Amino acid sequence: MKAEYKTRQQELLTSYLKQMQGKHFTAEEICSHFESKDIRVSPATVYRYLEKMVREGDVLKIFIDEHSASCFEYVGDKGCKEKSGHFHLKCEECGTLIHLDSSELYDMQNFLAKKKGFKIDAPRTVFYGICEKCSSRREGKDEE
Amino acid sequence: MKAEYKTRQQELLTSYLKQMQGKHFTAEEICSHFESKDIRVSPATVYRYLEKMVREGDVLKIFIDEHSASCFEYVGDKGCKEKSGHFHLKCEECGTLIHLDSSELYDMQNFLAKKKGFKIDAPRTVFYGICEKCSSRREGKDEE
DNA sequence: TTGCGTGCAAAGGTTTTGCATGGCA
DNA sequence: TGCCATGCAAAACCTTTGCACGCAA
Repeated sequence: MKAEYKTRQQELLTSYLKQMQGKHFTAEEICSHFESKDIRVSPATVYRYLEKMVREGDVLKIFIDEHSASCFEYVGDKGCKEKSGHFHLKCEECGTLIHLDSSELYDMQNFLAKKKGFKIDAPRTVFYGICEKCSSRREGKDEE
Repeated sequence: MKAEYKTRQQELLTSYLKQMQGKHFTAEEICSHFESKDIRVSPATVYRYLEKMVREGDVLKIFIDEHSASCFEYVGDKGCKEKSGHFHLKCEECGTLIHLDSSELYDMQNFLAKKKGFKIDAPRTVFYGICEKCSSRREGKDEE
């Protein structure tokens, strides 16, 4: 539909995305992935490509914090796109990024939409907090 | 209680924070504020001071996105601290940062805590989306 | 004098941009 | 030939850090 022709880099990047479906990755991780296979793909190219994909809605960009590189996620495949409304939970302790199906938060989204007139961009939104594992680990020790 | 003695810079910064209660500000805004009064306070000092305040829980640090400097918010005063559990809504169109009292989202927090074991750090969490004003402005035009 | 907060400047890391090159139509 | 993607390198931005100075006890 959109792209009839693809350059070598775009093919490489696209196949990488597909194989990373449902996972998170950074721009730098893409570069090293190819570097380890002796293929040079410059950061500029990666960022330019990702920017385009984000614009077209095939890739989500997730901003973590000011010390980490942004995470990306491929949601371009059919069936995957409907699922792309999920939220992310980020554990501030262990750093894990957890998927959260947004259907479970419909009430909240409706509340914000109806009462506050605010339409949430779910995948952009990251909930910070402490995950279950780290919680229980903390309870084991004394809290500080 | 904690600090008996304060340096000139710390007094300046503290009084700035108090007068900015309930508002958001960046480190750079603090610097320019003083610069406009011909008082030099270096970014390093501001960041070091804010970092301390964040550590002590008197200031919230809010990560906006990768293109904006972090926002800070003073919540150190009594009565203010209990309110500090609020969330933030960030409009991706006009950039406004909106306060949202967390009591309205207790259900969601409980849901996440009980079903997912995830304890949200509310003030760290920013909901991205489109605010009411920008929504209606959009509906006026055709959407694109 | 000692200790600590400060300013300055440089470094750090991610992301963007300018420019010249090269491939494909 | 002409267009567009690419690589390289430099820039941009926010934030942190090293170092030397100066003020207060």
